[in-house]
Amino acid sequence: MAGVNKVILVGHLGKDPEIRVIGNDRKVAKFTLATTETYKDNSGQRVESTEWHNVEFWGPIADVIERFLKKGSQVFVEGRIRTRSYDDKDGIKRYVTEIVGQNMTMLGGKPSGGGGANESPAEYNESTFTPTKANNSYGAKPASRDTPPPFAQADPGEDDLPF
Amino acid sequence: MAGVNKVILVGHLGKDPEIRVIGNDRKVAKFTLATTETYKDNSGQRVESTEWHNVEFWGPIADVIERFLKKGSQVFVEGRIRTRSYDDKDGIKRYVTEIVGQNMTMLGGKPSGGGGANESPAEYNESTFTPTKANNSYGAKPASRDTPPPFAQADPGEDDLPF
Amino acid sequence: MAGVNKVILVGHLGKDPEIRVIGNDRKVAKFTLATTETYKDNSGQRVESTEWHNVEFWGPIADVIERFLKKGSQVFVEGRIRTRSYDDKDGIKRYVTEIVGQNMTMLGGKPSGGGGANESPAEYNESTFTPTKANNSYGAKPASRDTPPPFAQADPGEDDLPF
Amino acid sequence: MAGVNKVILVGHLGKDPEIRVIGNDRKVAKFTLATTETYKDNSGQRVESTEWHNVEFWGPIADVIERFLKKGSQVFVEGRIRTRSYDDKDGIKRYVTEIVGQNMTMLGGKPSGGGGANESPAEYNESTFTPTKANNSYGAKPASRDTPPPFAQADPGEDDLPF
DNA sequence: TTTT
DNA sequence: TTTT
Repeated sequence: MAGVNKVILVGHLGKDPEIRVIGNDRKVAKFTLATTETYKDNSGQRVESTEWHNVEFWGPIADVIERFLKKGSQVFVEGRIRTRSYDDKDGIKRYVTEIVGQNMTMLGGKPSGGGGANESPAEYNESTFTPTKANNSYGAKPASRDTPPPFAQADPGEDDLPF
Repeated sequence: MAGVNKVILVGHLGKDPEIRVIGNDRKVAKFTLATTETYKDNSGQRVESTEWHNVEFWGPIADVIERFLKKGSQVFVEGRIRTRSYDDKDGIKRYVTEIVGQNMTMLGGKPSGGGGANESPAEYNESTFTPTKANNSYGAKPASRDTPPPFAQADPGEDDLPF
Repeated sequence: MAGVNKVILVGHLGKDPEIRVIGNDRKVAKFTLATTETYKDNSGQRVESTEWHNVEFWGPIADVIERFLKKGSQVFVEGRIRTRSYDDKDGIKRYVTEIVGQNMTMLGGKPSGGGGANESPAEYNESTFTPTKANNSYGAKPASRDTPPPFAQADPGEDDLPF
Repeated sequence: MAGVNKVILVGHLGKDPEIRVIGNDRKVAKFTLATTETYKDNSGQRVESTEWHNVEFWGPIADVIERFLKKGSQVFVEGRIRTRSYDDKDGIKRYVTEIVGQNMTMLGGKPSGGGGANESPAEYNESTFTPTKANNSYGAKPASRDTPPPFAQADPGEDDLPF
C-alpha cells in the first residue's frame, strides 16, 4: 500500500488521436505525445531530445479529446504509468508502458474543429462530467474539486503586500 | 481557462489534526505540515530549512485523517494552493494561503489510534468512499482511478529485458 | 528531514514581469500568475475560479523571463512554496506566500520581443546556463538533465507494438 | 520544444539496488520500485494493484542509494520517463521504459547499513554534492535550491490568522 | 509545531 | 520482487 504513481507531461500530439469504442459505451482516446527537452552536452552544444509517450484517456475525457485535439495540439497531461504485457505474433511475452491519463488541459491557442458555442474545452479531469449528485453524498457543499467552498479572491498585487 | 494548480508535499504534522464539522455533515480536517529541506550554503555548511504549510481536507478523507494521523505523522499530500482574504480584528484585509488537499498517502510506519480491523488506511483521495455508482455513469468498466481496466502485471525483471 | 515541497502551475501572467537587480548581479524576476479552473457547482452551473500566485525566479532564468514573458504569456512553472513574514507599515507581523520558481516552460505560441536569432527560449531550469563544467565533476558522461546518456528514440507507433 | 516530462513515485524497493560503475567513475544505481494502489472494483470489492517501475540514478545519488537503500525501503522518487530501444537476442527491436531519477527522498524509518556518523541521508537531488562553486557563477547568493535566500520563517499558527 |  |  501507500503508493503514489503520478506522471505530468507537457507536449504535442504526434498524430490525430485514435478513438475506439469498446463494448457498448466505453470510449478510449489514444495518442502519442512528444515531450522535447533541450540541454547542453559535454561540449557545450545545445542538443534536443524528444521522448514519445503512449497516452490513453477513458470515459468522458475521450469525447473531449476526440473533438478538440489533433496532430500538433499542445496539452498538459496528468496520469499514471502502467506497464502491460502481451504476447507478440511469435508468442513471446512483451511489454509496453503507457500513460493512463487522469487530467488533461489544452494549452496555447483556441480549440478548433467540432466545438460548439459557449464551450470551455480547456480543462478536463475524470470527474468533469460526473453528475453533480455523485459527489454530493457527503454534504451540501462538498469541498471537492467540483464544488470548492466560496472564498474571496486575493489580489496579490495590492498596496500592503511587499510583492 | 486552461489552468493547473498542483501541490505535492511530503512532511510531518506539527500537531494533531484539528477536526471541525460544519453544518450538518461537512467535516474538515486541518493540520500544519512541515517540509524540511537540507542544502549547503555558500560556505559549504549544511543548513536545514523548514517550510510550514496549512493543509485542509474535506469530506471522507477528513474522517481518515481524524482516525489515523497525529502529531509527527509523515504524509504525502497532493492538493492545490488557495489564497483566501479576510478582515482582521482592525478591519484590515489580510491574506492566508492554504493547501486544499485532494489526495493523501500515509508514509512510513503503522497507523495508530482508532483503527479498526481489516482496514487499509494508507492511501486516500477525494473519491475513495464515493459509492461505486457515482463513477459508473459512463460505462460498465470506467477507467477511472476507482475502476481501472484489467491488465496483466508486467514483470520488468524478465530474461529478455536488459534492465 | 525528508521533505518534499513542490508546486506545478500552468497559467497566464497577470502583468509584465517585474525585474530587480539586487546587489551586484543577482537578478530576480517576479510576476503574478493566474491559474483558472472550471467546475460545476451544486446546481450544475459551470463556474470559473481563478487563483493568483506570486512567482519569483532568481538567476539566469530571470533574464529569460525579462526577455520573453509579458502580460498574458502562458507558462508552466515548477517551484516550491515559501511563506515569508514581514512587518507592515504599522509594525504588525504579516505573511506572504510565494512560489520560488525552479523550472519554467513557455507554452502556446512563439516568444516575442527581444529574442535573438537561433534561440530556443522555450524551456528553462536553474541549471540551464550553468557552465558545463559544473556538473562534470562526476564523470565524462553524467546522466544529469544537462547530459543524458545517449539512447535510441523509440517510436511507439511501430509494427509490433499493440498501441 | 517546450516539453515537460515528470514522474513522481512513492513506493518500496523490490530488491536491493544494483550498483554498476561504468568507465572510470560513472556510477549508476538501479532498482525496481513497487507503487501499490487500492481501489474498489465495480462490485465494491477492495482491490489492490501494483505497478513495477525500473528506476535508475546516476552520479552522487547512486552512492547514497548504494549506502542507504535496500529491499523494502520506502522512497519518494522524482524523475523523468525514458524509453530505450534495443535489439533482443533474435535481433528484434524491443523497448523498455525506465525512470531516470532526479531527486530521491527516503521515507519512513531509519536508514541502515553503511551510514557514517553525522550524516543526514534523507533527501537527495542531482546537485546535492555538486561543489558549491558550481552554482555560484551567477552571484554571491544564488537563489537555487542549494542556496536559497535568507528568509524569516512564518509561523502560520499565530494570533491573527484564522487558520 | 514536525522530523532526522 | 515491495509494502500493509
